[in-house]
Amino acid sequence: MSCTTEAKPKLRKGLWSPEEDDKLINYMMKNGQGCWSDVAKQAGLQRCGKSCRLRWINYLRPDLKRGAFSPHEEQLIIHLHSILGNRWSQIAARLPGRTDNEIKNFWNSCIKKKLKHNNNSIIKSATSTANSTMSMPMPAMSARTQPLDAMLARYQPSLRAIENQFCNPEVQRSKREQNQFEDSAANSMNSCQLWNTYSAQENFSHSLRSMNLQEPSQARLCDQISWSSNTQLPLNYTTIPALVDSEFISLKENHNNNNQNELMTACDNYHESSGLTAWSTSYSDNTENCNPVGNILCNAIAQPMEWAINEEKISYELPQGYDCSGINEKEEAGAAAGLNSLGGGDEFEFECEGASAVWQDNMYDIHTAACDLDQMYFT
DNA sequence: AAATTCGTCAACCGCTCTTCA
DNA sequence: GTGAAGAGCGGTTGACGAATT
Repeated sequence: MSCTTEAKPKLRKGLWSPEEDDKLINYMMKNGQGCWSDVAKQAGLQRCGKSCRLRWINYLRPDLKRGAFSPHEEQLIIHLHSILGNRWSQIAARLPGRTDNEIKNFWNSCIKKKLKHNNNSIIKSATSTANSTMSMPMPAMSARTQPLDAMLARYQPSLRAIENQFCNPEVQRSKREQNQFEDSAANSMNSCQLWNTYSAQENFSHSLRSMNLQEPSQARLCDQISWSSNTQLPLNYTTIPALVDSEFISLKENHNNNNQNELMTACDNYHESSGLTAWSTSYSDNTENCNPVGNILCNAIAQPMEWAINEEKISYELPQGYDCSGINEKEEAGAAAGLNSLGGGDEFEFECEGASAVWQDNMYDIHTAACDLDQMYFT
């Protein structure tokens, strides 16, 4: 090391030497974390505070776990990434002993590749399955392959009308509020949440256009729903009609209830045992008080647009082979009790050809659900 | 055995956010 | 209200070892 000038020491860059590590460790153990630029000076390091901070946080901190990621950690990262996207620090906050940098590297070097590989396998398996004789009723292919342009053509007039009528450009959520809500959602293993219209710029048709559409065969499990232009939306085509429609209703009802500040949540209930995914959405006037309306259960593939609004009650149809008796009972019970929604904690069971999944909504009252049948075929 | 490619990961860079005077 | 400084974040780079040619 040759940087010894007192007046204006040239700051070192690059890899840390063991001596530098020792200095930083000793200082931190004695003094704890303070102003990082002071740490650098007082520990006698020719490094900038930023470099010291990074070295401590990512490498020297005593509570770091290090070593290979366990399968459980890997699953957790994939799940959290589906909720939080590339917000590595937030993901790291939920994996004790792991750093954002470590997770980011792990994601970029390992998980990304694995997911890509898995998707390729899924495509192959889906292709071979499609070519073989199917005993299971396949959903209509037109709904599975509808191009985005056709979707937009179909929905945009309604969406524009909604935007003009209901979107409130005054509603802005602070970053802090947003983070708080994201935290609460990410802490629940069975939910993800994203954002709806906060400004005129983030309106529905805009959101729809910004979707990163994927063919159904390439859709990942536990996909993320987002209506924000800031976040990618790797949904498959088949989930869009139900989600868009549910949002349509949500807005209408929302407006009728004079509830202007809308927050959309989406619970991702993916069940490893069956490969079924159920979606639910709800909204609220703030993060605490969900205000569900309607009780809509629809199928995203087989009946993408067939269900209808019958005043207060929404009719729905599930495709042949699905047992929705649980849903019926709940809905009927709710209707008999004069309720127009199902409450948090309600449970439904989806069944098809022996595969089943229990969907329990733990966090939010249920507004809309769409059972993503693609997962049935691809798992 | 040497050259090249690939994968991993520590560290840097540039930006945004927060805090404080 | 404003600007400066520090903190934090995510994208990117580059060093280095392993694998491959």
